[in-house]
Amino acid sequence: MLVEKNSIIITDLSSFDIRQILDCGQIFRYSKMGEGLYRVYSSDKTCMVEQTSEKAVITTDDIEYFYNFFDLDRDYGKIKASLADKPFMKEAIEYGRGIRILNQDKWEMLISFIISANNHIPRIKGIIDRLCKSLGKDMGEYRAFPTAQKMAEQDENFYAAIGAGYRAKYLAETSKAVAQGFDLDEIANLDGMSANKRLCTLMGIGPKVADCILLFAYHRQDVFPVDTWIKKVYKDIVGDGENNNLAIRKKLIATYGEYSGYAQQYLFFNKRDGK
DNA sequence: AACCAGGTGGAGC
DNA sequence: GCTCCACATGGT
Repeated sequence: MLVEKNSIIITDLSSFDIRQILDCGQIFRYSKMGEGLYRVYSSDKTCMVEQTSEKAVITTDDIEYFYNFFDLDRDYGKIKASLADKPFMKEAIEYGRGIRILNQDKWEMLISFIISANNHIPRIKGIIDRLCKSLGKDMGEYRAFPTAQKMAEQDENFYAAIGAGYRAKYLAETSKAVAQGFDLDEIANLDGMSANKRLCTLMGIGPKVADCILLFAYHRQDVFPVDTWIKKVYKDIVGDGENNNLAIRKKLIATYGEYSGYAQQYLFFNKRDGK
């Protein structure tokens, strides 16, 4: 890996595939500009990523931010080796070998995953895009993700108008709570259970959405977001009649251990993108 | 054209 | 503490 003033060049591609990283359901703000060429947005920042069979090049004004964003200090080889002998993992890791779990903005993940509930990924992207276009700071070539203060100024009707459906109320309420002082940074100091519970006090956030936020913004690894896709996987792997999400979560964490968060992402991608 | 989606809130027990 | 159901919308 080579870090320059305005670019990062990655030559070991054994755990870096930009298509997989972006399409594995953890991020909603990016666009494909060409073959192996993507523009990515996070908070009020942006970068370009171009990947060929030989290298991936990240180009941006904020190297420090995107170095951390793409989780470039972490040894994914070690994680994959540790998970390899667990049920269903060999196939899933092989399919999603280039996945990395991004370090995303807390507020952006909070709002994005409220929108994600009972919703299709293509439509989630559309709602978030309209949200940024209407409330995000004008950065010239693009719009930033709107701040909590800006979002708190809008009422439920506004969010309904951009297509949020019945989640409109959740967005209005939770934006107000955060703008009025609900501390997202403090969550990082709590243990897993407490952090999940704390997030669940916000309207529109339940156990699954909380797990997604903890995984994608706080990089908590001892979580296991259970959605419809993971339930399908669970049926394939275990096949007992279990239908309770929290019970499934508990069993899956017991199975996959300290790297549950990564395991979940490989399994999700393999199920949803693979077949 | 139905079905379904990275589920949650709320009512009722 | 559980289970059951309504919920807005539009992509496939």
